[in-house]
Amino acid sequence: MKWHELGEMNCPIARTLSIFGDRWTLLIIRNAFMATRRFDDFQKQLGITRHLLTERINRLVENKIFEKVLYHEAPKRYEYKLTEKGLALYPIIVSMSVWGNLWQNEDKQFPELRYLHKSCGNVIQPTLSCNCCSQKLDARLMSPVYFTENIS
Amino acid sequence: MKWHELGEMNCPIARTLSIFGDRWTLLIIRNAFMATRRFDDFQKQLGITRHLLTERINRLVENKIFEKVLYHEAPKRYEYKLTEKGLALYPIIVSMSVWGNLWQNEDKQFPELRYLHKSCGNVIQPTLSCNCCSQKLDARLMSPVYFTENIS
DNA sequence: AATATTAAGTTCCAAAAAGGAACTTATTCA
DNA sequence: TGAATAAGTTCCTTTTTGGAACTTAATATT
Repeated sequence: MKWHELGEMNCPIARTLSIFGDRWTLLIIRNAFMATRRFDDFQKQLGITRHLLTERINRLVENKIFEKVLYHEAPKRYEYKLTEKGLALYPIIVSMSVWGNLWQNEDKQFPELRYLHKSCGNVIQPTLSCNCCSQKLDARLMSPVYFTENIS
Repeated sequence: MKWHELGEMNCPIARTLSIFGDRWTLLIIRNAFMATRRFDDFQKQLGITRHLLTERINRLVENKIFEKVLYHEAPKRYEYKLTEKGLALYPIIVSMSVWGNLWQNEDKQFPELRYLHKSCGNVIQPTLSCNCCSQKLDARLMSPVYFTENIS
């Protein structure tokens, strides 16, 4: 399988990785969730090379994850805002955060990242749950099934 | 920031990406969740080149995401099983799946992936929720805060 | 009025990573 | 005896990434 074919696979995980399966893209998104909007700010915060950042941002705009918004005429300057599609990446970012926090900090050498949930006021553990019975999801109790609308 | 430094950052998302921020690693994990265990099976299913697969599997073993289990003596043959740490990646995999299913299928050209939850018997939407109040999490209502145990 | 700074890229070249195909090694199967 | 299997390894080419300097059109500073 060649890399550019990933985006055309039936598997939705493969299609997601066709955009985010690289070193930088999810870190750019992470910073966008922390309110970063502009080219130079992304560049300084991440330390990514400028032409890679250009390429990545363009890809995110093409994929409608970033919206390019003009904020200054002459010279034209744009900022990059997460679209609804981009905001929908939040569970991926948070799941990575929760995992890294729990499993990539064996010697407790890093500060722990906690999440305060403003709606209920508590420090919580973001959890992937069933929207029907609210139980925490367990791989062994899940059956992924492809569903095709037009079965002839 | 250089790539190998990612694993040493305070940010748990960066530490997670230091393992999974590439083309193949999460696809290998996906297949492991679908019960693939052996080198040649991963290779055939994914179409990854053999030496990249070698390198990726070794990294997953080093990081204790895969456990290397001898299943045949002379010649020694091993299979690779997800550890508890590896199984804990399920929310990341599922979040990517849910997102790709919803947002990377604009023309409905791909089959929809649905999840049957065996515990409650329903086709469900895996959702990132608060473990305290069970509400679906929204980025705007979350405050990430670093917590350091020993504040002098 | 001349100079420096800012913002968002672009260009060029070197270094690292990935891709492709064939080869290896020790069995076991037909 | 010859072919197949499983799990890699080797060699070489192509692609991607990294690093630093350059560009352009304002705007701010001395």
